[in-house]
Amino acid sequence: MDENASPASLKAFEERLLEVSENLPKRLRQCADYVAANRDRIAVSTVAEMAEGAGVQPSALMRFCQILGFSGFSEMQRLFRESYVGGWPDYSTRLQHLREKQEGSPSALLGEFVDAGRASLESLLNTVDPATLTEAANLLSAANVIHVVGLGRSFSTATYMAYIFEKMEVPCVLHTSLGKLDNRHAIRDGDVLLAITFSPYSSPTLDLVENAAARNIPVVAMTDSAIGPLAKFRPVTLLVSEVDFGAFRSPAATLCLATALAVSVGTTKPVAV
Amino acid sequence: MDENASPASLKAFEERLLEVSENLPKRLRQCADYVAANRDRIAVSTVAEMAEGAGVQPSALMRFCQILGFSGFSEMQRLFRESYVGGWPDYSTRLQHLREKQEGSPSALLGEFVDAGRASLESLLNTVDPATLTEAANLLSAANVIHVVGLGRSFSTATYMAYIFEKMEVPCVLHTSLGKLDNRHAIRDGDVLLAITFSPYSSPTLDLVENAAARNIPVVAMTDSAIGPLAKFRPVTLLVSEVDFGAFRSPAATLCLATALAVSVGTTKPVAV
DNA sequence: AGCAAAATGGAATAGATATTCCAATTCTGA
DNA sequence: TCAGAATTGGAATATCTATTCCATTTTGCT
Repeated sequence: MDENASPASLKAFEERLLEVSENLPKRLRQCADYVAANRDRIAVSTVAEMAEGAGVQPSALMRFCQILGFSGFSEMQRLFRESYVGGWPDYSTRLQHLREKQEGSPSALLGEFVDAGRASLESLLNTVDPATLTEAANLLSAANVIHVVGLGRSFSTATYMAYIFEKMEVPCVLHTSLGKLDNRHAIRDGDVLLAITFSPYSSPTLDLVENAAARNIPVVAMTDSAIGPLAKFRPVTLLVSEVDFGAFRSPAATLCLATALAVSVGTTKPVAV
Repeated sequence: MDENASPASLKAFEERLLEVSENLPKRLRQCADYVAANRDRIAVSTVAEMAEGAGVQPSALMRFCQILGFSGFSEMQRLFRESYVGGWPDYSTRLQHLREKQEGSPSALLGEFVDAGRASLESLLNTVDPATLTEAANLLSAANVIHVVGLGRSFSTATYMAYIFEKMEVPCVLHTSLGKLDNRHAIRDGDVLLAITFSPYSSPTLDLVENAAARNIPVVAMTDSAIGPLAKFRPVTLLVSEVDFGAFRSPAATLCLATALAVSVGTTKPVAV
């Protein structure tokens, strides 16, 4: 391909982007990343908007366009405007499009899960009581060490929370049941147990909660039923109900709650003494 | 509806257009007809272009916009541009404000993450190309064994996919880097590597992909940029973009895509021979 | 460390584009 | 047909956007 010609098609643009993005200085890399992740906005944005999105000066974005081979932003934009097939009327029609593809096709499934996810997120605001959430956050903030346990379906949530806690420098232990070692004695006075479990509830999780409760270790629970097997230990309970599609659920709402809780704890956590 | 207010949604625009188009003089009728038939061009055209298309003077089109209730063409265009990219322009600044104002009560934070999640899910319908998704599903379905790798932030997604695969009896190995053992030789001809990585990309994941690519093992990637460090291996790429809060995101969209993909593979997997 | 080259930020400028205004034209109704 | 109102065309202007330029900072090299 001619190094100096401006890309004449989206495909050419794509290639040039890849080719160019090998080694770029910092700001130009930001441009490349942002542009790559927001190709669909190029057609409808101004340089200033794109530049702000990428976190650079408009002039940097201009230079970037020139590196790609365009005379400037306008020329690049023209490419996208011309190949803009118009189109996305709104969310529900887009979804419908996806669903209309033959039943069971991957994209039809994606449509279903997206829809289920959005519904779950919406109901999350109803099922989670703000006061309880605050209570949970405070309890966890006050803990010496937060012990996170979640197995099976809930393991991914547990690992995500552990990830955020660690990144935010909140002391945290993830109980994984690796090698069936359960480390229950790592939970000390002053610590708090955060248990995540959904039907079917995994017994190692329940055991750990039972043990902790017996020792008066406070427990925060993320679960799907107020009358589940955890209920008798009277934990601070955050209820999540995922709308399921077929036999499977995407844990969108659970992770959203988990993230909000973890970030809350991380931002209110007093600096270690 | 207020006769003088500018339509705030595509739906309102639609209604106003219908309502207004009852009796219009010649030139304005041309505007109405052309606009109605080319709604999708509004976002990416100039007044001059639209006017030429409708066969009228720019000023006529301006008048038409004003009759619809907009202050001018720009305001009408803004409606279309915004509804095209989805309504989350400066979400990250919103979060920043929230943080600065110490208004970060846990439930306020939850609200923000729910919003972000819903927006991310919606944009997922744009960033994931149905054909590519199908290709990925087929590739994975045909694999002898699916090797899943995702570390750091992506680990939770990886574990969730591994969970679903196992439940659906799809042969799968989760690469955890536990003990820094990387088990790359467990990946054999006929297998497929599913790599999940988001900025900042973790190097063990990249290493594994590089190694696999060198051995012509097909790679499916879930990532956030078409020009990320994975790009040079030319994997089948599924793009997901989530808005972040500082370094954190609620991975709602990622998990939704992961679930859809895993379930697709699970349901189309040919019975083992 | 010290120099040269590369990269960057930001303000100044050039260029497009939207918008307004008013004179010219076309309708409407007696 | 004619007066008056509505409509229209097009040029003038205001506003917004892209682009350039250069002083300053950063990077890479010896």
